[in-house]
Amino acid sequence: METKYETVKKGIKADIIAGTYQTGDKLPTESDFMHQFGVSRYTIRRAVGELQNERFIYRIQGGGMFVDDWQSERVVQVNNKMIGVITTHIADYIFPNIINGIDRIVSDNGYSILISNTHNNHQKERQSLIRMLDSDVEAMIIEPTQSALPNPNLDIYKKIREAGIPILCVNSHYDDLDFPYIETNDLEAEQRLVEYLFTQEHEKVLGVFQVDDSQGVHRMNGFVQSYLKHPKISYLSEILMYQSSDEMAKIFERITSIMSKEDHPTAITCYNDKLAIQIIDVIRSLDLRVPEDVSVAGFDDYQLSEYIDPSLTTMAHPKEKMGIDAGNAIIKMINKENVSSITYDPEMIIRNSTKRN
Amino acid sequence: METKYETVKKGIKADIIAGTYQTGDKLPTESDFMHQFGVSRYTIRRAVGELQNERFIYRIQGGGMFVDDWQSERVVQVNNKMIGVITTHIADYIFPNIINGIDRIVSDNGYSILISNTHNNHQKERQSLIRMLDSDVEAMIIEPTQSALPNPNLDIYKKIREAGIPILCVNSHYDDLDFPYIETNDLEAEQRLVEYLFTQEHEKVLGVFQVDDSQGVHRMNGFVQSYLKHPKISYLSEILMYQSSDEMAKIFERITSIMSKEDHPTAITCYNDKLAIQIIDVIRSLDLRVPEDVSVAGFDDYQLSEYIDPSLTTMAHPKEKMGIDAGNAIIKMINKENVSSITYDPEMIIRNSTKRN
DNA sequence: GTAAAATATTTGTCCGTATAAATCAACTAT
DNA sequence: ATAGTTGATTTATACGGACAAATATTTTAC
Repeated sequence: METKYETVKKGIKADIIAGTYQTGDKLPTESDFMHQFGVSRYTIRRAVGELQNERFIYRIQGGGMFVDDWQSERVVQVNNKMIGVITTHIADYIFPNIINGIDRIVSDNGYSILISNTHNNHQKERQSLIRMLDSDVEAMIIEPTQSALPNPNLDIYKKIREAGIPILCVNSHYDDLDFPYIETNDLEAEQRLVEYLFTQEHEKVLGVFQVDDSQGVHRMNGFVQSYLKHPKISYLSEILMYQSSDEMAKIFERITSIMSKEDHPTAITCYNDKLAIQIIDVIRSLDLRVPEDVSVAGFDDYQLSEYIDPSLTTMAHPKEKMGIDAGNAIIKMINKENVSSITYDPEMIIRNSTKRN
Repeated sequence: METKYETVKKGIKADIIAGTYQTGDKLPTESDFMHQFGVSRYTIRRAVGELQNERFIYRIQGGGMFVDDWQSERVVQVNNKMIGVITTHIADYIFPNIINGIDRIVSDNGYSILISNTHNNHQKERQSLIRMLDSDVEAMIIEPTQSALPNPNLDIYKKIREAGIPILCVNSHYDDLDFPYIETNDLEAEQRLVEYLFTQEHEKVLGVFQVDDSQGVHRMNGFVQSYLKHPKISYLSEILMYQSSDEMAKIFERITSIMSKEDHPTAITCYNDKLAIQIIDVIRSLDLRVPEDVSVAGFDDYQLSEYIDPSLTTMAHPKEKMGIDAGNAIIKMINKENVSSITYDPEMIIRNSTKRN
């Protein structure tokens, strides 16, 4: 059996929704309702009190009860279709292009992007994840933070999964979480790049890699494996690792000392194009010419890399295409369709920074 | 005077927050509270009823009243604090740095960034604004779209203002809306840059400007006014305007034809560094040297501009600082504090691309 | 000792009444 | 005509009491 105040509440609510009482209309007084429903004042007050909490009516002491603007309120609740995007560094380099690609797709599907930045820090990743959960996003696209290390936020990821919020990883993926991902085959690509340098008769190659994300680690592993395939020269390889938190000036000092030696490497393969451009500047300050004395290769095909002098040899990262694919995939995931992971094989773009003749 | 039920409510709430009653603890019964506060059962029930609505306690008929998990619930309610950021092109150039600066500040204040992209198109700006309104953002930071043209979305801006949502403009501002803004003094900066070129004994300077945003228009106006101050050589000036929708290849063709003439300009001042880097490449393809034959100046001090060869002369755009200032300003605006607009005077950075000797 | 039954406790629903505070409408004095 | 006053209307707060329904505790029966 239904309670009396519930009956009264339903009755009044139905009249509001049906339009009997229109938005802004004055409702009957409490004593009117008392007679109409044949209940005490307490019961009426309890019913209208709850209707007030639900924003169907508002009351003015001495003035009366009025129908609230309940329809527009409803719209607000429905229309917050958001997709969370968590990056390591929003501003860095190729990620703006990826975001741009994501935005093109999801905004066409009526979604907005809620963005957050981890600065490659697990603690900040945790905050970002919690905030996204609280903001009620419908799905998330995540660039893993320090994906080379074990992740301490598995509990949050578990909660997200339990909440039924689909997650897609881009640029990298977490080994202990089976989210679909979109990334490039960095290991194999770096191998091809180093093999190409070998064909250019470079034997002593310096590899410089940022190793706190898995892309950097994969690229470094590719570098190592290329040398392992040529055991006769593998002792000539040289590797320089750094973390994103390191001061770049110190990295450049170490490069300076390596390149100042009599038998310095004849080629450098860099973590990415941005680093390559900076390293070319360092090399020139040592009165060495690029590519005549030292070849330099980058990675990612940064947008200005073909215009600078010398134009950069690099591996083409899909960037915006990756964003578009990620956008399409996340829309599919929201619609409960199956998606499979994508791995791009970057195309090698040979330009002037590795010419040798 | 405070009502009795409010006193009771406050008293119980304070004990919960202070930890006198811990999460999960059983609270005293209604009759206990009646004696404790010396009020009727109605008053107690009204107080605990509201505490239940606020998720501080839950009640079990016949069982008793218990302290709810109010701490975690609180986080949920508070934490959908969002600030909307509307840009023309998310990925372009300096805007990622600005977003990064904004993010640093607002995320420290517990806000997330809801981002949207207008592609410099008024129709898309309209969609973005409506979506931000529906998503219930607390404030907006907006990079004006086609700020050189009259804005057709004034009705939406009016609605936003009526909703009490503060708006801050960055990079530019709308003349017919009196929102506070943070921008650079592009006109004066371009003037200083051109004046510097004049002191380097350039008389025939080509200016290349993207004119569908007001920054480009201001820079062009600065270029024009510099020449107006030197009427004797003003006939030597040459201007090339383009829109962001134009194909760059055609722009470069026009530059090629201008620079292929016998008496071509001896200096080019470009809309921004990115364009400058591309134009340097075009010039070199004409067998002209930079800076020996042609000086080239950029604008914005893009992060790689000091590393390329020749390093670029440019005007230093505050970028990330602009984002940080914008973040601080919008937090102030949310707190109803007054903020005043900021105009930066970019510092001229003279590098090798304009050396002449 | 355990299960069922009886009893007590505690919250939920509902009524009637009283007073306070705010609003509204009619009246009055200027 | 208008400003101020008065009284009626209406919602807000508050008390006390009664019974229902769910839960907790004690007693009883085996």
